[in-house]
Amino acid sequence: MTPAPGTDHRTLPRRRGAALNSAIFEAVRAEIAESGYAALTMERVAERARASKASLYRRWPGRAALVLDAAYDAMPDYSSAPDTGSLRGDVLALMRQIVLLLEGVVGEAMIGLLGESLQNPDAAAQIREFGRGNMVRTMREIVGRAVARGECEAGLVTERRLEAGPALLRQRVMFSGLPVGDDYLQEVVDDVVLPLFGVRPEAQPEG
Amino acid sequence: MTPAPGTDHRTLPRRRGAALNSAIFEAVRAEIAESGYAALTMERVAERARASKASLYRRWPGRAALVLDAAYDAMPDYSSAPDTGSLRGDVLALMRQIVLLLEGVVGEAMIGLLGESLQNPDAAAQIREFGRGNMVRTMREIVGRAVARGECEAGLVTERRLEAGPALLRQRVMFSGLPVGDDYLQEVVDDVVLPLFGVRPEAQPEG
DNA sequence: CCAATAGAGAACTCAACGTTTTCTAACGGG
DNA sequence: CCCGTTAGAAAACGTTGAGTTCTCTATTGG
Repeated sequence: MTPAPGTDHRTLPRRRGAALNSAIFEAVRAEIAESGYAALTMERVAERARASKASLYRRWPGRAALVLDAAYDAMPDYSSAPDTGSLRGDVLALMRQIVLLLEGVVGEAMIGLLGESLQNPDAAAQIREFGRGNMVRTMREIVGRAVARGECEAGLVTERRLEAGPALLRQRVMFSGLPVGDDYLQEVVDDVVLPLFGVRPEAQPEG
Repeated sequence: MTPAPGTDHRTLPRRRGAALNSAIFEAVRAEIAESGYAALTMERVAERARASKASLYRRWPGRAALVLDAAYDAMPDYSSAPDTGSLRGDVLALMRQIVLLLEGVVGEAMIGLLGESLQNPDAAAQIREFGRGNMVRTMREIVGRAVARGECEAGLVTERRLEAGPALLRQRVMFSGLPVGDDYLQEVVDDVVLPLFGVRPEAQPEG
């Protein structure tokens, strides 16, 4: 049973460190995209990444930690909030970014992880911070600029109002599962976000 | 190995039909309350309900269907929307109801089920309808009465505005996991819901 | 009172978990 | 450039829970 030359895995090139890590993350995301978080198994990930289960478990204590890292690895850089010159344009731009994220593998991973980690407060806290902090933080920045421009009054800016847009969006993508078209985003902005900050939608240019 | 008289299960009283059903639902909810949805196993449910796995599988195809039914079984009757005489009072009352539901076993079951059923559109649709329809429907009724009373203009009532309050609440309970005190509910109502419907909070009596 | 129904419990197969072992490629210090 | 150390691949293993099937019997409707 000597393997044919070149097919014995022990003679094949072997990845390590960051290269192996990336291959594993890629495999995790491919599995989630293909079959969803619930159907993801460590064995399939290992096989897909041509890695061994032992390597996975040396790096992560289990499925949840692995998927969380794989999701973080796929997160775009949020450092720059949109700056289109109008509150309407900025909010629309931000929402488009958020939707892209939530509708993909990252959103699917978040729901799955959350359901599995509710019992573990530390893990749940990590997952929460994952997407939430960024959204509201960016909203604050955007609205802050609108206040500076004189587009809206500082007195109208409260935590709940900053959260309203992102909350509607998350609910739409994660709970209702309905498609989020640009017309939907405009409804959220024009019916909810702008009125809450005292901005008349029709006075604003198309975002 | 003849069992002592009275301990042979085959001679014990045996439940059927609705009685057994209730015992199983109770066991499911107790397991979720104790260890969460993720840790729930059919074997533990069977043991806790003093039922057999075969009985479980005769009634439900799997964990998800069982838990969904157990959650429905725990749903209060939503037929009557609150009617306190003011929009503010009605919205606060509704939100208090919703929070009680989401913070308990039902909320935990919903997140777990959702995460596990994303890949199955039919199942996901069932879960969505579970809590969502009711909330917005009740909001519509409440706001409709406010319009009839002349408290707010009919033109301000849109789908997105009706969803905003429930969305914030759901986000708070399910994603942030932070406690929802009455002060939080009042912020949601006074900062977001009432302004969206053109009602001045300070003109309203305490709900 | 009897036949049909449905439940309890146990045994079973299968899949995935998480661990351990063996062998060896890749890397780094001298 | 060699050699010891580190870390990866594959395979095998014990364990747990899923879902099924079997036997025996309590319950029930006729």
